[in-house]
Amino acid sequence: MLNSYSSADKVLLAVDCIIFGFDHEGLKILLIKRDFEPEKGKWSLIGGFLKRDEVLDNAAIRILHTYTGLHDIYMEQLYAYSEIDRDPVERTISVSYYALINIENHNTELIQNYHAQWFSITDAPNLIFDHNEMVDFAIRRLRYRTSIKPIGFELLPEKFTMRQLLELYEAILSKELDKRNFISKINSLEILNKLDEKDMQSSRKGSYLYTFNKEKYEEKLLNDFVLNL
Amino acid sequence: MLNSYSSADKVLLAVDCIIFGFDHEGLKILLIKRDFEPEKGKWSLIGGFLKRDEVLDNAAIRILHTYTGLHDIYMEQLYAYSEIDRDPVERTISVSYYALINIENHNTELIQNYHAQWFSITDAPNLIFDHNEMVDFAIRRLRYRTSIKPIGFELLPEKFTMRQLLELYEAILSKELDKRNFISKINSLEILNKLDEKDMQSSRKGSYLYTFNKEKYEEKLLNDFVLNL
DNA sequence: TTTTGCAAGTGTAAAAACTACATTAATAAA
DNA sequence: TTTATTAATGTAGTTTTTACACTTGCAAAA
Repeated sequence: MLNSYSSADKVLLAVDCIIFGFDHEGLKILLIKRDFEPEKGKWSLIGGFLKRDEVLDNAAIRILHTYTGLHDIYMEQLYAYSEIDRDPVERTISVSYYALINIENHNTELIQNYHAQWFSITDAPNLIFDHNEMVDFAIRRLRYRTSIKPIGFELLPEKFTMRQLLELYEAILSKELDKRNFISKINSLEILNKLDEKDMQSSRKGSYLYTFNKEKYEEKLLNDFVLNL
Repeated sequence: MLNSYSSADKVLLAVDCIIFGFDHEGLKILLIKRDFEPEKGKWSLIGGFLKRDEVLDNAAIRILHTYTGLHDIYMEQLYAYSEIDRDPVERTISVSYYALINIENHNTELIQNYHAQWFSITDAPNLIFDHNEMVDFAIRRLRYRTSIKPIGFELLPEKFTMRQLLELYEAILSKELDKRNFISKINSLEILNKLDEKDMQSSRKGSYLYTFNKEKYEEKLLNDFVLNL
């Protein structure tokens, strides 16, 4: 019966996290070599089970923290996966989340202990269960997000060059962008502070470093816009 | 432990459906007067519990069918709600879905038996639990969907006038649209068949009836576009 | 100290998209 | 046949977007 709580079936509820990072090589995801059955030794998203007294958002935060040591990370719920046999051991529904993290900030020791590893999104291994599908979904969502909210604060080091920002957008959208048009579009958002300092790694002339203007960035996060790149 | 299935907590998993319909009065949702405790007699979304051998999509389809008699309806998963006490009886996570239906097609008797009723989205009663939040989310998603996929096939009668289509978009986006610009933008999608037939209800001149070109409509459903109305 | 090489930085003109808007057309009812 | 009512239709002005190439500043090498 629809109105009967007592006769309804209970299920395991899991959370799986697609953790995005960005470095000079491009956009990456953090994967883990699974150390228990089933599928022991295969690559997988990091995940865990929801606890009785925990909301999904907090489960995702807890799991991320367990594997990376990070707090206060941007996460967003994506989708609930419920195929009957998606997990062969027991009926498990999994809710996916994605996180954006600065690849330099996480606890390296911790991720080594868990046999976790960063993989380029263009070059990631096959994953267990329906995790490939989850990653595809997350990439699509990340692309969409990029067109309505600013991005980068979570993924770039504090100081970065225009080129780095450009390359981040190119990696996410997986297409080349015109440098001049990109710069003027980004500038029109008014979320960047141009520093006097230059980064001299990349060229002899050196390129100006920028930081995000946190206040304006967060204001823009609240109010969606349309950004055609 | 993260890797232990046996010690993980199981929970009830519910599905709640935001069922959208459209008629001459505007955009509506189908609500039900709850006939069991808790919150008996209050208005609620249509919902039910996931069964052990059922995927979420099918649970949503089953629930929609139970209350409306309809099959083959466009539905889309939205979001998982997991606040600890969202359902006071027992820990229940609910996954929301939305459906688009032609308001004239459902089984009227059936919805009467269930004390279900259509409410204008601008004028709906307060709902139990977190169902108001679910409805808000669904409306936002419907608006977004409208900007990247064609809409109307699911919500309008087979033959409809341009004005009806315009009013549907206005109701969804909750803003006035310029008639001429709207028509040329819609026509540029090339998803409509203009019939020779006219609808004479609305005026002395009569207005042409259209149908959706199902093939092209479905082709557009697969490949997103950007439609600025 | 001069020259060389390298990526950074910068502006504009043409094309496309979008907006605002008012008159004529077709028909039924009086 | 006149009147009343809503449907149908096109364009000019503005804004946005796109495509594109040369100069600058610096460090390293000659």
